Amino acid sequence: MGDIYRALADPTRRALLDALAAADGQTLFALRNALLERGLTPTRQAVSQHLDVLEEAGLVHVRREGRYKFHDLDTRPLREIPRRWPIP
Amino acid sequence: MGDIYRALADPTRRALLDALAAADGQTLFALRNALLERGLTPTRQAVSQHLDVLEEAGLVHVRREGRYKFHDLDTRPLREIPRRWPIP
DNA sequence: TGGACAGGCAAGTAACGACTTGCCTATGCT
DNA sequence: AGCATAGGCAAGTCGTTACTTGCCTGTCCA
Repeated sequence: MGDIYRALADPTRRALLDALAAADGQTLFALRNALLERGLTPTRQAVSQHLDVLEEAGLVHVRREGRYKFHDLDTRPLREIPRRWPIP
Repeated sequence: MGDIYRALADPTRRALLDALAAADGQTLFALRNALLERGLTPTRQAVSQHLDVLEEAGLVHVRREGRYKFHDLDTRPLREIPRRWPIP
């Protein structure tokens, strides 16, 4: 499994997590549009590669249906953070 | 203020936070030794530069006493993470 | 007062990461 | 069947970042 810290390091990936937190189960194109509305201008491939990183980190899960690929947020890997450095 | 996500992205910096979570108020040399015991082999300057990044992110605070510089952990900036992406 | 110890500064290198570009595959609709 | 849509693959570019190297400053103590 990948590295959640590296996954969180990029602002575009954080915006993707934000978009998924607002609406789960979005496709690649829908997510790209969500980023465009937030002022970011990534290409489709850029979004795709970012989603790969998020998936490897276990923060996003993918389910395929026909020609669509839906993305779901999973924040559970983030539990490691407050467990590792307890927050008062 | 800097970026906590970028600060967390590097494994050496995370090891520094681990070392400070285990024992607060360590000097640069003490922290370097702590990393050496964890199998990392950073130079003094590398450690110094990592501490700068952590300080800019607000995760580490510094107090100077004579020729020593003590480093203290502050995990409060990490609160943003579970607030931004709620963890079930 | 001089030397050992703690740390600082700055320039250079090397590798990694984000992003693009071009082309390809697969599914659904008319 | 044919075209548009959703997505995939792979190589290449460019900027950032981690790390080194060399030298310098400041503090403490014998």
